[in-house]
Amino acid sequence: MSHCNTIIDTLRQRGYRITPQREIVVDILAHAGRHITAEEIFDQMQKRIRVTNLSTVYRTLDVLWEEGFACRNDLSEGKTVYATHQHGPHIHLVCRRCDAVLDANSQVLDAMGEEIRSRYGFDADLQHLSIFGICADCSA
Amino acid sequence: MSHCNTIIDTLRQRGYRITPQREIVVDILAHAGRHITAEEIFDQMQKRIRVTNLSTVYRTLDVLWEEGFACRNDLSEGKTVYATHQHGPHIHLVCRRCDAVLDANSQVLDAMGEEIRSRYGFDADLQHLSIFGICADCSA
DNA sequence: GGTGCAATTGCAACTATTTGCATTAAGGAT
DNA sequence: ATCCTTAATGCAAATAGTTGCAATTGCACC
Repeated sequence: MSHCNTIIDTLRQRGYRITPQREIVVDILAHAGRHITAEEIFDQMQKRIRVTNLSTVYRTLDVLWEEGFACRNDLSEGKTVYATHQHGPHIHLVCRRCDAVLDANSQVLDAMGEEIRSRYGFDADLQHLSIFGICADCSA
Repeated sequence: MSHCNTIIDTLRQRGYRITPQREIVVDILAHAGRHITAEEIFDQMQKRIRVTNLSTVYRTLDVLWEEGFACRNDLSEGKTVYATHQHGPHIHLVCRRCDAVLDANSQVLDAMGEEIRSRYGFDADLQHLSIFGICADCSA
């Protein structure tokens, strides 16, 4: 079963209604394989369904984010980007000066997630963390 | 010397021009002692200066953020909040379900910052990290 | 297969933030 | 103190994202 069927089925089990619009958004997001904006999803969506609306895209992305199927990232480029967790866990190191985005892994992340869980009972989503700072080039 | 004089002087040294508007924004932000929105800063600012503009506030906050004097946080409440680092380092644990924000400290943060610096040469700003997830109440 | 009700949609209006551009003014040189 | 350069401002228009509401439609129940 594909990743997007899993998402759709789980949403249905949780009491959400599955509309064609939602299926299309999930499909586009799950197959994007990269970070994508709401606008891009809307553009692709319009090729598949006659009448639809940007706010439906935003609302669906909200649901996916609340339910833990998508991550949203403000990479400080003026737009928010979204991805499914399929895209793989990593940290975005976003430079405040040049806006460059460096993808990183951190072995410390798991330890931090565990610490947060044990101390605060908070289930942190560390799949796509954005961390701001100054990149090597800019601090040189 | 107060914190906001330090900021102003450093900005001047770095080649920024110090306008009354900038001084006021820095002063309000440095003395807020909490997270504050651009709109709140603008409201307070209007009590001190006749003619001014919201976009000036946004532009000044951008500079302060780029130069490392302020942090910006999207707490997913529809507005972005700002603070100086004076406010003290901590993590915001933001619940995706109920939007509750829990402030936390993490001993693991320093280790992570060090790891990121040594592996990627990236100077991460971990003073005010926002981490999304599900809070203890909502996961119960 | 038909019915009912509440969730979801499309639309339009609204809020938050950014940007282009003409004007103003900071601050280094004189 | 005045001049000059160019960064910063104010304004208005644009862009990103949200929200209220009437119309539509999924889907649970018969």
